[in-house]
Amino acid sequence: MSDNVRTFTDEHTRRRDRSDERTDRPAENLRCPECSGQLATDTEHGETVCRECGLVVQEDEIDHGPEWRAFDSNEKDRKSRVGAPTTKMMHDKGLSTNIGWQDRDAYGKSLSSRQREKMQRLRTWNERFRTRDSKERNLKQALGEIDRMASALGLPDTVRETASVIYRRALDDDLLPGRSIEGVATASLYAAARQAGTPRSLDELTTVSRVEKDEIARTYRYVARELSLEIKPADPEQYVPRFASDLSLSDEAERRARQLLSTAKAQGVHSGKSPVGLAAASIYAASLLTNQKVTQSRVSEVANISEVTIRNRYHELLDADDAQSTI
DNA sequence: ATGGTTTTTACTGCGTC
DNA sequence: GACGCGGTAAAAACCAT
Repeated sequence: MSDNVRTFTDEHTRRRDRSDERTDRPAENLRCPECSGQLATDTEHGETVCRECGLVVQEDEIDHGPEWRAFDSNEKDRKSRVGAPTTKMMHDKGLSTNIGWQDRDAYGKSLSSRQREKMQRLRTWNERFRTRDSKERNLKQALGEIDRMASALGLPDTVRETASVIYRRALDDDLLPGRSIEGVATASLYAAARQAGTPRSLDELTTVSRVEKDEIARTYRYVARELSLEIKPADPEQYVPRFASDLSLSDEAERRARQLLSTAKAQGVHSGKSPVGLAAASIYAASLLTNQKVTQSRVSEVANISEVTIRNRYHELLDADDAQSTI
């Protein structure tokens, strides 16, 4: 605060040579404390100076203006470096031209048939250029698929972005030949979801993908190895929030489920067991412990795990919990 | 391909509402 | 009697070798 408003009372009495040509802008309603001359803001140096006596009234302001100058709007367009944000979710990062499908001009009036023909030709060529080579077309299709699957699984945009990046890398490293676009796209999404800590099981991926589970798993292993993606084995706790909300359980139950899982982990009961199964069992156990009982069959539905597995796991979880508390 | 482990399927018995 | 649950045996799936 005080740094920034060292103005009138401060000791600093730096003055500037008045003949010094500056890019001054008159500062509204401000007068020099010494000579009452008009003050001006120098956006280049970030100073406020008096036009009469050259007293530097304030310095180190933040310059909010662009660092270039433009003399007409044409030049402004050329020099300006801002524009629409880019996104990796579109194959051309959202930078290409799109020609609207409606045969209307900028005022909304419909075009003459001659104009319509012309626009149609433009559209055709624009489309051809946009998806020029096979890689671009490949990418376009894959990203569309990723987008579709991600929304079907309710995955956030960040995951889609990650999946897109992974797919791009796979494409750049020539991992595609011999593998289907669909398969690699699905594998990328699977990897991205796990990386983001919001994993979806292979079964869930299978329901929205056009490829078989085996292929997804195979492709995923291959891609993960080739790109050396660092993905830890899925943590059961990551499934807990989703299951809990699907069953509309309280936060209390969710916490309890987490706690059960962590004590189980501490005792090493979990190794080798399927993470989804453990998560499902912890949810079921927590629902009992917090008097919000849900049936095993309901849990097995939302978790896609057999009731038998839930039974087996939740006994182990409770045993582990007992052992922990009696120590 | 193989063997060991985990999960699933199918079925049965028990208690409760 | 339908439902939820526990348990079992055998089949299937999975994983590392």
